[in-house]
Amino acid sequence: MPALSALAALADPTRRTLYERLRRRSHTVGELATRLRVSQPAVSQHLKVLRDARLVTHQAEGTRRFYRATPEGLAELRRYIETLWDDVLTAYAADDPAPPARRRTP
Amino acid sequence: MPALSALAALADPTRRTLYERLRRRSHTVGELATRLRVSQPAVSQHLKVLRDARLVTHQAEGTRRFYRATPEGLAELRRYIETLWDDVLTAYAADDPAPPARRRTP
DNA sequence: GATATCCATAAGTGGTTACTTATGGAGTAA
DNA sequence: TTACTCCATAAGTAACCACTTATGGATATC
Repeated sequence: MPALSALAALADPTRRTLYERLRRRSHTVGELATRLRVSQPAVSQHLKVLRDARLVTHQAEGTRRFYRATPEGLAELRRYIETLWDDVLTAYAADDPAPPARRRTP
Repeated sequence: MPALSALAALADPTRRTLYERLRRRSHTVGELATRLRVSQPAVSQHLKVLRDARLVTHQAEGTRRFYRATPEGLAELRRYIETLWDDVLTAYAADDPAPPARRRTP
């Protein structure tokens, strides 16, 4: 199984909010920090986690850094979920609600 | 946006391992505990989180409880990821690598 | 009955982590 | 240069969480 750091990255509500803001267009760190109820360093730290999970990339322009979502990390997560989904659906379709009546080993 | 407790539930490596074991067929708590390197109470606690996220259900049979994956929680997570994916791809196709040259407000 | 198995919950603990404030480097404008 | 903006990093802290052991209820077996 892949590293799936994207899963842990998106599990945090604040980071998920950040990512959702970045999924359509780019934002600077300052823009993100003023809208969220956390400090600028907190935003920078979250963005680093999102970067490490390859969910976002950034681009410097002067002193500002424009962050935006990138498909890489999300594609990996999407493939993983899809694999699970196929397996679960298949097993569910087989539908063995009564498990094999294994008794405990004496 | 939905609650997405499934995201947090699957973010933990141990819980992910548990879920991956349950995605094809049912297992008792004891079976899971003996294979994983954690105690039985730890497994029970993890299963509760997976249950609350509607990723698994259980079925009592005597003193044993058979756990198995259920599509509900995963379907919700899958829809969420798919929404993100569409948005990211669309924005990425639009491809505005050079952000609008906004200058700082004086 | 007595005893053993299976499991959930309670309670406690160490490690992680999401925050804070403080600080400084890099770039811009006067 | 000086002064200002933007941002990343350092350091510290409080809250959370994934684990542990202890325990007891429910069921099965003797």
